[in-house]
Amino acid sequence: MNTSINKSNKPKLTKKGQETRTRIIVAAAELMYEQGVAGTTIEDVQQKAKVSASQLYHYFKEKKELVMAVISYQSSRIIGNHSRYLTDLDSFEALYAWRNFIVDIQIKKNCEGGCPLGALASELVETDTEARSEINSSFLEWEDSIRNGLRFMLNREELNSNADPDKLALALLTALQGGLLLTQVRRDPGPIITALDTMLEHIKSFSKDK
Amino acid sequence: MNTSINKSNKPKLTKKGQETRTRIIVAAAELMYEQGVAGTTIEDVQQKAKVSASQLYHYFKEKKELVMAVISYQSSRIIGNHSRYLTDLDSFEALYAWRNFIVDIQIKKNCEGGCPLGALASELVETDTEARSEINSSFLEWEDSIRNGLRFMLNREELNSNADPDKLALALLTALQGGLLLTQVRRDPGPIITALDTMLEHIKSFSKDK
DNA sequence: ATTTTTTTGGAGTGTTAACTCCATTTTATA
DNA sequence: TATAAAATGGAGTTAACACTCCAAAAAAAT
Repeated sequence: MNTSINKSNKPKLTKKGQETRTRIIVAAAELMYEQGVAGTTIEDVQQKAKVSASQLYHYFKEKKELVMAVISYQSSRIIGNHSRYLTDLDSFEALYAWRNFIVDIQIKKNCEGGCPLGALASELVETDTEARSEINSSFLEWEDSIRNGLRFMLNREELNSNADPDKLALALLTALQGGLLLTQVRRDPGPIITALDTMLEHIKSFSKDK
Repeated sequence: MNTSINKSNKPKLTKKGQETRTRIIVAAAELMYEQGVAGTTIEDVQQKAKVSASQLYHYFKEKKELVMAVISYQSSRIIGNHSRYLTDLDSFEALYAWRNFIVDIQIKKNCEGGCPLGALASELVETDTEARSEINSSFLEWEDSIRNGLRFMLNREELNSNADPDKLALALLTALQGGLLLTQVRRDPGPIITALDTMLEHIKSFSKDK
């Protein structure tokens, strides 16, 4: 006899409330990206977002809930940015444009920070089941986006039928993650460049006209 | 006028002292692997290593120093284990034996934990310069070990002269790191298998007899 | 055997960080 | 305009954690 149809029992947010909530998430995301989740205190977030403790706990019942919001924020940012390059990949040039997008970000950031999702993944995967599950979904979505791009190339016969978009998409994503980690540790774009270029070269071996 | 020739002003350790110190490092390494560095308290380490607070601070002046010891412990463990497979790679079979070694560990561990060095890297890289530097050196050594293996194959003419051991070694290491991260997040050996196999297939394209 | 050095026990300290509480102001709704 | 709901300020609480201190036991050096 649940009279409440609403699944969530969250209080409604006013426009102002939404803005404050978003401000908190963005501040938390930046800080956690720079210092890690454990290295970011609620007080840090308060200061950066210019909110009081009661505000923060009004919108998020505990730190873990804020972390979950940060995960979904970072996920949608990444998926959004990358899908601009990955949707309807119509040529190898388009694939290389995606590569350049990734590499350029690293260079612009002096190779600091790594992948926002990868960093969260590594820190939380073994200690927070819920976080792992969310991050896993995000990676799957990301992989899917790459796979669809490759499938598009295959359908356009840029790639021959020996190319397996499932395997190649997953391999590309792993190369990307590993490349970003090494680039971050080395403070040199070399690893992400080599990782992506090697995979792209491999994909090129499935060119139709070869 | 420094009369002390010794670079380090560490007190000498007796055999018993060495054992205790090692016990602390091993306990800390396991805990930090399972729960992260920030997630591991000094008290956790004390209990696992069965030592008192004064013992721990007798051997390590602060937590950071213990972390550095853990980094070098994990590095030498990994380099040691992998070099058994990577030294004098005399065939593709040997390369696949290395692949199997990596994959089997993940399967045995139910895909939990990821890479001990990668996990430390990701957690510490942006907040601890000294740690980043150490971890970077370890990755370089690891990469070197892979490169030497590939060079050996090249010298034996298993690979043709189009193969670039520098690039391939780095690409392999990134694939390994990314593969382990995704495998850890997904709790499925798929990603590490696909990552390594795709890279190995690419390397095979440089076979002499092809 | 005696002195010095190393190792160990364990209680104690100061700080930090997550989270609470309640009053007040602002905004939505009837 | 009156009433309810949401948003905010900020001091306060509690627990955990890194680290200290001093005395005592064990081992090494002379």
